[in-house]
Amino acid sequence: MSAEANASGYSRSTEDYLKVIYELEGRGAPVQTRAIAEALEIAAPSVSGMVKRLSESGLVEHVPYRGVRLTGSGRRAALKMVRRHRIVETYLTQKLGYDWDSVHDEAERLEHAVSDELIGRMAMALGNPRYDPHGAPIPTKDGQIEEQELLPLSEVPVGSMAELRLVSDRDPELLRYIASLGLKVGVAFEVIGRQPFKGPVTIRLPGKPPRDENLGHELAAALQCWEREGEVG
Amino acid sequence: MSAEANASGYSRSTEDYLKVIYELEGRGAPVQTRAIAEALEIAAPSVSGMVKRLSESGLVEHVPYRGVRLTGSGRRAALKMVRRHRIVETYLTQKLGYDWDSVHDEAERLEHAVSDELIGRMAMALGNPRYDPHGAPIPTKDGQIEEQELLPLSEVPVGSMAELRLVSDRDPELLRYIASLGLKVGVAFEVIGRQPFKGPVTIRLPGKPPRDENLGHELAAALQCWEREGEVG
DNA sequence: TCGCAGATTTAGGCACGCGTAATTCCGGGA
DNA sequence: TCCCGGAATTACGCGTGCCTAAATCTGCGA
Ligand SMILES: [Mn+2]
Ligand SMILES: [Mn+2]
Ligand SMILES: [Mn+2]
Ligand SMILES: [Mn+2]
Repeated sequence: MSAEANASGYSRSTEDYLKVIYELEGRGAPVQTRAIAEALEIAAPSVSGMVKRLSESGLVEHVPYRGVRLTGSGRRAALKMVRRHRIVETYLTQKLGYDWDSVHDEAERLEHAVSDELIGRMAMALGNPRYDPHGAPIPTKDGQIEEQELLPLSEVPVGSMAELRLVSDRDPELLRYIASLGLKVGVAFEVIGRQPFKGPVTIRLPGKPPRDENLGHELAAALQCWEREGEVG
Repeated sequence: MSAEANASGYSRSTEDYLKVIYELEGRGAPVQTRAIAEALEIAAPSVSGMVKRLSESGLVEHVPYRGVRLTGSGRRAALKMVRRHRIVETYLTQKLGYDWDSVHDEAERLEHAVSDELIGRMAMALGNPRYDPHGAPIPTKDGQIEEQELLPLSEVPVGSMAELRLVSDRDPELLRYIASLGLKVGVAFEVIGRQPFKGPVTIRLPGKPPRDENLGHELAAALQCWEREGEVG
């Protein structure tokens, strides 16, 4: 048989922990045990145990009762996983006809099995894409990742034009729903209203005739947009 | 995160054991512990332990000190893995430019991560191929597999035409070497000589002018061929 | 400043897969 | 039939990663 367990040398669990910690770290704040536990759907004491191993491996720095932060090598490994995940999602969508709501689960498994070689070939076949199907930036081979300045649709000022740039890939139903509205990454629309107290946001989608849609606050908050101030079509 | 560990529901180890047992079973003879241990590069007592678990799961039947045989569900699961492995190898070769000597290791990992859905899409994109890049038949979705009647080149009678049909995918160096000779699955040639006492086999490859090559006995034994009796070109 | 709620860790346990060392079994030759 | 070498199993141990229950810590509000 041969072939290593896991192209990267780390276990699947380790890889998933690093990725989740990276995503929860955001702007460098220490990540709480409980947040990791929730994201991975694992009991908190299991996380404590794993965190100890990760910190003994030098992948995270752990301040007891405070939280963890990725070390340099932890961050590198995490970015590698993020790249794998996003390239796989892009490949499945572009080359194998997957819809954007069904690639995440597949990628969650494949990211641990693909080699650098395969990721390189997929990226090549795709023309080295910069974003995955949900708009998330794909880290380069050497770990550079673009920082995006985005605004949740729920905070885009009424009256301005916005363009959908990024949606979480975690909720297939949400993805299916917004796709059914004709919304996908890159689509521009006008924000024509927003009700107070977490009320719905109304947007006007391009088309003949233009179509208005009301989006609940929670949904609107999940849609990260570029705002194009003043540019009302 | 979500997403099962392993699309099939069995662990990676379990899947590899089943596949190896299937391959060692050949014509239904019980498979010895030692053979499994060697194929998986694992110590024999580890195999004893795993065999016990496999037999408790109803995947193999174990007669102590004698060997194991796959049960119905064990065979079904094994054939599923064989299908996955071979479709992945074919896909990597056809769609991502891999050489036939480098797909095996990649497939050995990916086979555990791909879903039925993905295998279906890969097979579709390939036009439901019947053989993998090494000539091995690909089981159908419902577990049918073609039985081939092949003869090792070392046993093909001198003077007859033969066509290379199947090579083991385990030895990349062997694969590279025979490819360098211009041999690949489907190539026909004439067997023009064979020395006794495990001596070399001489074949005449088509071309202008035809080219003769001497293949060591061990190599010739690894090349499974169709014999086309009497048809000397 | 105290105490409580919630977060975290510790304690103890389990299944999985692997290993080495020791023991047992099995089949064939004398 | 006995013995012996090789095959297989048993005994024991380890790291990983998960769990629940019990202790412990931390920060905040009264
Ligand atoms: Mn994803
Ligand atoms: Mn994953
Ligand atoms: Mn193979
Ligand atoms: Mn495998």
